[in-house]
Amino acid sequence: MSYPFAEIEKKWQEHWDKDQTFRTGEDFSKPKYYVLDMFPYPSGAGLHVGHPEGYTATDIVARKRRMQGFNVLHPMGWDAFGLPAERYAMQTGIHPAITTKQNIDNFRRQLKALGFSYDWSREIDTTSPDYYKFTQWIFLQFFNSWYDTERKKARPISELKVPAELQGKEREEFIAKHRLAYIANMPVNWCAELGTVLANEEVDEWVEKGYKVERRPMRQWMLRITAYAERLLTDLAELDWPQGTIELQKNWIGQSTGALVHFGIEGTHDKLTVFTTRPDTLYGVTFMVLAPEHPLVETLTAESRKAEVEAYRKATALKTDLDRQLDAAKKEKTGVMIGAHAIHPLTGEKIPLYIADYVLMGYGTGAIMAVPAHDERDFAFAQQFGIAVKQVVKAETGETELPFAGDGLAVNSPVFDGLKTPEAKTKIIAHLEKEKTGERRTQYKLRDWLFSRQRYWGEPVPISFDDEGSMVAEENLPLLLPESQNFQPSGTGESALANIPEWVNFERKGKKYRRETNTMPQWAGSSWYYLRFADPHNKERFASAEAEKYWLAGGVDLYVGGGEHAVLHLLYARFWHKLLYDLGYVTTKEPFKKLVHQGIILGEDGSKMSKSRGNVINPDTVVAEYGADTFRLYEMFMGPLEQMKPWSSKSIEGIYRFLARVYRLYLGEGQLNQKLLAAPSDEKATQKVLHQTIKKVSEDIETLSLNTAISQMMIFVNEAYRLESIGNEAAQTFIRLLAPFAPHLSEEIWSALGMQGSIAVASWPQHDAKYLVESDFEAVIQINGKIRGRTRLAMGISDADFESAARGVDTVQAALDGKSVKKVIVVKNKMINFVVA
RNA sequence: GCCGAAGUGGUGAAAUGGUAGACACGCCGCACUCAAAAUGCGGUGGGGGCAACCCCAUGUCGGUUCAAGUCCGACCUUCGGUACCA
Repeated sequence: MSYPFAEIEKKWQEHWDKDQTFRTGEDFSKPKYYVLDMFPYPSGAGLHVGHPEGYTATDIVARKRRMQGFNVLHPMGWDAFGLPAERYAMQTGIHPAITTKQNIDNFRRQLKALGFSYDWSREIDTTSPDYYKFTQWIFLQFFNSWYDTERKKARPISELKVPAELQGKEREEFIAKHRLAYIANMPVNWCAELGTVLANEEVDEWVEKGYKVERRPMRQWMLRITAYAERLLTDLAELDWPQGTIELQKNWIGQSTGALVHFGIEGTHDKLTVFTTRPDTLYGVTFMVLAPEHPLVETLTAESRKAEVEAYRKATALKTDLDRQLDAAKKEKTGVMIGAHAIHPLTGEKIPLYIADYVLMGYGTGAIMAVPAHDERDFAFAQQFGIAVKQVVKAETGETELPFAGDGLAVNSPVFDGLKTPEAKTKIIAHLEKEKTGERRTQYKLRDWLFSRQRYWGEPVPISFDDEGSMVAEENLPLLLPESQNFQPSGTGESALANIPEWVNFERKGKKYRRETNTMPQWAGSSWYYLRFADPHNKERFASAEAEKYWLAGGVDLYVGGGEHAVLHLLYARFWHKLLYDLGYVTTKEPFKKLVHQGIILGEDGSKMSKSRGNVINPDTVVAEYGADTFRLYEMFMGPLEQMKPWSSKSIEGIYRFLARVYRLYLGEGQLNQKLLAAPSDEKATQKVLHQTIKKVSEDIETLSLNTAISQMMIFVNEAYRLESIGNEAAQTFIRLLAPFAPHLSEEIWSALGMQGSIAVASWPQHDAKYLVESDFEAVIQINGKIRGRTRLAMGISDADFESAARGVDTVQAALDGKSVKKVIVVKNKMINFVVA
């Protein structure tokens, strides 16, 4: 049963290494193909069987492209900054750089053992100063840019028009407010035990582990991704991405159109501005709600309500996101009246103001006009607080049950009565615009990106502050992460870097400065790594202009990685790319042309692999038992790449048997099987199955239908066993088809066949349609759509001859007997259907 | 709730609107063997029939069509994402 895979695989891996078989070509006149995997975080647990799934698929494509004569860029690297290494350091005192290096070495060893055709000379590591130099450099591009909403692009901050009356500190603040990287006091998820702020997406994970997370406003670096909301949305149209991922990004960006409406406030000159998608319900407003954090709450709250309002605001601040979600699920609304009134812009009516935590400060203007008749949430609130409900839209058909949030006809809305909802919206907006009490507005759910972390193990933010608090960008990059033995956060909300005064404080040209102690989030390094691969050793630039232009032409040709990155990583990378595009550093609008997500591989029990379930499959064990080629082939044979699928140790045996069968077919008992290579026992049959296989495998690799490509190769091998002799030509052609899938075994057979050079650079076979032409076919005869007979007929038979031949078949004759044929449908060279009464 | 993906043999799965279940796993049988394993060859959706054949079958119910796993409508189930976004 065995074939000597261990020996073969070791031999060829060493050969490829020594020979630099997969070194990327530098000839920019050749057609290029850039095929990229999402680079991994090198965790201490080592490679998971899920990693090689996508990696094998891209490797197959990369290998085929090389054989087709493309200049292929197929690199690998490490997304190596991250919290686990830092936490480990806090527990053990071992520097994260040390564990990270160990983990990388282990990952690299495991990947090499799988025979991937990466150009290891281009390996990158986000924690290397040579790399994060440019992560910091790109951060400074954000810092030194502003977004010109008229030209719809980022421009250098030096081109920002600053009002002449602003001088000194005021001028500086004006500029700071326009930077695409800016500091803001933001409510963040503070975890006292970890001594750090968590990203929204991290909160649940830590709460589950029993950590306490509360919201607390802190000084944070932000990236103004919201400036790009519209472009991030519209440019999705040109991407060859899974529809689901595009939808996810659309929802995340969350565009909605409506209007801003300005309400006056009784007894003041203040304005309360709200955003609404339903300006047509303006006459139905019976109260208004501000987010508890809304700045106007301070000034508007009546003396008599102050205590209650203050208590409510405090209670809200202590609520975690989880609490809020639970409230939302219960549909219970809380809130308090603030004792002030707005003035309705159309009717002049007095409208009571409330604060309630169902209104979020982070969306729209942080305040809403409440229309209980036509909004579920407002309705629930009105019910609880005994507020009037005023219907202003009725359903076009049937009864209108309140709350009614659908489109209909306007009622109780003086001059707008009878208008359909879309028209009512337009008319009311036009009216508001004329009266200067409102305007059309497009709003996005997307928030600015909270970009600072209170961690040691991350890229330092290259900004310093002088005594007056003025910001200075570090010119001398990289700004190195200082050595440290103390990885505990300062506990004050600053990172462990704050514990290193000799790094934090410095003097330059006689002036004293203090460095920023926040570091960047893990997303930073992964937001541009695909660019670095184009020119990974460039010391001057993130990549040379020529290399970027060549390798990124049209974007990365194929990008494969987990669906869990459908939103954040892929949105952040698109955002960074667009900034670089605006500033002229990259030549395409979008970084990733075609994207595919590999499905999750489940444990044998059909549940997610996890240590606690004990259903984890370790790639090292599988490779030791069956070899890398079997591992690769099995993961591709399991099912469609994008699909979630369970591991099966039975099925992998089947794949192993297939490869052993290939080995024996060619190499018999250790030496070349001369019988196989002898003149074909059936020339026609050999050519037919061979060219079918060339066609199917070639096409299936293009669509990443790798499971069916393998099926076809199995069919070929079964046929070769049956034929016994297929001749040298067919034998070596088939091995070239197998090579991208099972590269080690293919190299071994290739060299045994006496072929020169690595099969990795052999030419990809072309199928010849003439061998696929059949002289006859099995005709299917249906009566009323049911099969009633079959017969073999010559290809190209006329419809009339087809019909008479069909009528001649016994079973058909019997079935047609005594029935009148009303219609005959012939599908050429395939089937015939008699429609009978 | 909303958005997305998917429901096909005992199992993983194939199938430009035109022969449902390719290819594998498992199982059964045969050959080789003293025997077993390995290997090779054959069979294998369910039901009926000695047989030729017949009936049923792609989550459910309808529809379009000469013809539906595939297209359309409603529903059920599972998985993933998201959620007081005004």
